[in-house]
Amino acid sequence: MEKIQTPNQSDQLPESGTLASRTYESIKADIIDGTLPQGSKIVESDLALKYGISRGPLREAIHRLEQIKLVIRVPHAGSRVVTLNSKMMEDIYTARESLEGMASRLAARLMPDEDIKSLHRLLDQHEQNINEAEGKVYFQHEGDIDFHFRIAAASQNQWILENLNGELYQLIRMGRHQSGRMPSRPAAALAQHRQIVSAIEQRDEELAELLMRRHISGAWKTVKSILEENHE
Amino acid sequence: MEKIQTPNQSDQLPESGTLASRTYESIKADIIDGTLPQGSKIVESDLALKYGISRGPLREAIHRLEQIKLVIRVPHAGSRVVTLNSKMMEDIYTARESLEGMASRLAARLMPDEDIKSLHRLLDQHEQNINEAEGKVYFQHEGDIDFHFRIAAASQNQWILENLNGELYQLIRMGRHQSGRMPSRPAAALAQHRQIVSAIEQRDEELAELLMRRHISGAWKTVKSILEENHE
DNA sequence: TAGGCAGCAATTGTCAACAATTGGAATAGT
DNA sequence: ACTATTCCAATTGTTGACAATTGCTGCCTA
Repeated sequence: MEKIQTPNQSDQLPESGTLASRTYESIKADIIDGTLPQGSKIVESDLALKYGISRGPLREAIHRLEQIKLVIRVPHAGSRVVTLNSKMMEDIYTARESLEGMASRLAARLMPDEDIKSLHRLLDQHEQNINEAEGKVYFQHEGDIDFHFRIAAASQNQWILENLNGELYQLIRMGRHQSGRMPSRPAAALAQHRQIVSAIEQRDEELAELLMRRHISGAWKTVKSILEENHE
Repeated sequence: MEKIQTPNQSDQLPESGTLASRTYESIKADIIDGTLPQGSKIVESDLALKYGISRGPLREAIHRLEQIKLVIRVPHAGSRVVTLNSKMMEDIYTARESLEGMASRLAARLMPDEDIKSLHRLLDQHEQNINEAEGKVYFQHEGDIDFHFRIAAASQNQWILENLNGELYQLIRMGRHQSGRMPSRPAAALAQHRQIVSAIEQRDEELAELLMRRHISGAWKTVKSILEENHE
């Protein structure tokens, strides 16, 4: 399978950086893919032993995980992996709708033509993946996040980019991984993506924002129904 | 002067909590009011000595300050107080416009009638303060933030509330404190606030969002012009 | 048996010493 | 005088021991 040019978008767990950084990335990955289950208690000394480091850097890693809301910590009592409930997911999708809508508007204003062309090519690849049906859902989701990431980056708004990429997308990834099934009609999503790019291409800020908000709002409705049927 | 019922909205620096927490609040206050100037280098051992604690909790405090973007840290090199430039402030105001617009929409949907009444009373107090002209600009600004805080809280969206209150408002406070002058025509702002509450009262989500976005967008234009004339 | 109190084990918070890295000062070479 | 290099001091990263807090266990009492 052809490797998609996905430039290490902030997810890296290499041998470089401080111990705290690497451990942070490791634990983050473990939480997102469920190796550390939701709601499980996190004991500093245990994890320190498990990762072969001392409690100092490990504590720093946990604090950072707390900031991106993957971990909940109560002073003197300990920390647990967050448990995603429906309300929290709704909050996240709503915030995302707001921020990505704005990002889309800004992208329509600021994205260079060259990057728009590149976006088109990305969507072409996604279309191939869907048709071949061989791109497993996993890649479809990474592709989806890649698309949204590019819009966020094109906004040239650092705050929005960091919060989407650093926090919201992680929680959404986690939600998808854990709720088992995840492919929410990729063909429909692709069509909407194309609409959005088209609006950006025409520099129609209003429309770009509107379409993105509708797209995400729709995604939430799908996720919500999945959550509900999973829970009954 | 009558004390306004402003319920300790998350700004507390008491004698309670862990050392790291208290130190975090102290340093945060020092940064916001300029005691620690923008761009100044932060040396862990110095600050630890100054606050009479060891480097452990102090490091935790700094990490937390980094997360809310009051401090910039580069591994192995050290940390500095952030320097607010125009681009960063624009990013912040844009993100704020997006999130508070959404919060306003949600408030129109969800805010209890009783709370709306309370909001009216708050604005009445603000009006008094303005007329008496005795409410110094300081209180006007705290009042302004209080208003926006209540809208955010009324959204019942935890993510939006935390990000506005924990991060964006702090940076805006900092910007105001440091740029010296700050009163941006409080009467006009009050009128807009009343419009927004009115839209919320009528449960007009669309209008509530629109007005809030216009309000914040206008505020940014004012701030921007102040920044520009300050810098020349 | 239910409720509360005391003491204890487990866990987090804090500290001070040690290791590793960086940026710059002093030095040498052209 | 200017640039490159080597070394050193200052600073951050990491560690393991110690202190403080929690909440549980088991006993006591009504």
